[in-house]
Amino acid sequence: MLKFTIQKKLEGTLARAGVIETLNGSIETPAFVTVGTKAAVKAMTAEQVRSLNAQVVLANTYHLYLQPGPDIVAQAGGFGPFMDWHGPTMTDSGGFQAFSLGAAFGSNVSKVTRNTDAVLEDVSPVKGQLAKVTDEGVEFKSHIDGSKHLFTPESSMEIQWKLAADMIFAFDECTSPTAPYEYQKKSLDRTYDWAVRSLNHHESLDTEKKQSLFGVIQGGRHQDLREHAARTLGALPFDGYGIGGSFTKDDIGTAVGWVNAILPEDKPRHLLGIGEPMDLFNAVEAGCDLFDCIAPTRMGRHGTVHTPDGRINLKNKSFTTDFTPLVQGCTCYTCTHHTRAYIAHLFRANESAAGTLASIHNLHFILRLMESIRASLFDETFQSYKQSFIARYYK
RNA sequence: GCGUCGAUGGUAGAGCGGUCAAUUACAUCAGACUGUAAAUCUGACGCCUUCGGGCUACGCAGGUUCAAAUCCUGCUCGGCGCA
Repeated sequence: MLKFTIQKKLEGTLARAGVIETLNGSIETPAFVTVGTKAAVKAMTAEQVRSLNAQVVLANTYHLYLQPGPDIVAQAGGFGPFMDWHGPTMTDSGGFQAFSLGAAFGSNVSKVTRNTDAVLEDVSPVKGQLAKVTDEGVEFKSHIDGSKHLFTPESSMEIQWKLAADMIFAFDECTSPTAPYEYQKKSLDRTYDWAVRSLNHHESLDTEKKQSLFGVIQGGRHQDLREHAARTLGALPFDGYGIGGSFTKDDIGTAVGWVNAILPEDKPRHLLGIGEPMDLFNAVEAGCDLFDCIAPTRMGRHGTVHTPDGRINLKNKSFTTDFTPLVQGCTCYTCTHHTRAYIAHLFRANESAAGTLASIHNLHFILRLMESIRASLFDETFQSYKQSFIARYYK
């Protein structure tokens, strides 16, 4: 069971800074949660993650269930000890895979859309998709071997109990931004039903209240649905809340604000799967405490790194002879040891160290950004910090 | 020297009379990526274009044909075999 203390609120906004205490250590919020889906932060060792002062790692129920299986992880004492991460941990419920392996499968639909008109009337299953949602749960066809598996709120709780993270999520359906309103509404009722089932089942497993359970707010881009979800789930005895689902790129802060204005103030709020600098600023301002995102590590592996002046793609020709660090003055391992030219060479030569070095830098960048944002809440320079950062990064 | 096989775009390597500026892979040049199906995916990749098309190309030179990267002849270069 976690303990959440709010230490500072920023007047005129929903933003707050605080501390979450878990059995495995505390998290100073707002905080970025490092993603280690399969009990591994891709391309990185746990020691490297630790050296970046990451505070908390999140793994995934669906992936660890398929491989190596929850019982093996349980034998190791949970996914944290299994991967040699001894700080606070979280697991996602598998609800996102209802989207990524379902409606989004084989398409280029992102849960964050720039197209406000992106609505498909047809929600019939996409050909070849690996997830099918019913009221009972989600039927998955393993992306590894094609075998079939039914995930329910109950089974998700059982698996997450075995994975033994400090904080876990209720089983939910992450809807697509292209789903019509009627579908989102229906899905929201289902997610509520699953939240109650998750809560009840988890209570029966975790009799000593070791794990904290977060409910997940859905509702897509619709204010009425978001607010309805915040009211109904907010009334349930969750230990915290995840805010998931689909957003419009320009409006994430607004949508999150609708929800956080209603959710109980004394419980932590985790914005699921969001991690671009602009979005982090806006969501902190709108009252979020935790963020997890694959972007730093995935983009790193794909050759893109953060700089204060925006992203750069190290695969571009211009970097092959650039013997400066990724970011002048950056204190990360990558920047204090290597040049752009070297890392560009590693990418071209297909050396896996390229992804490692870029991931280290990107994670460092985002983790330090969150620390700076937190500090700016305490000294009340948040607004000016936000403005100057964004002006430079997105110029 | 004789015989034989081969010579295709940055590279490898398809094509073997028209639908070929030429499959594919790699390389190259860009782009995308937000609770990880992702060390992935997408686009461009002869020259010019008023985007309709035009021009030059499959070792070189001729030839056959309405039509040749594809067939024939000679040459040049290379692999292999025999002397």
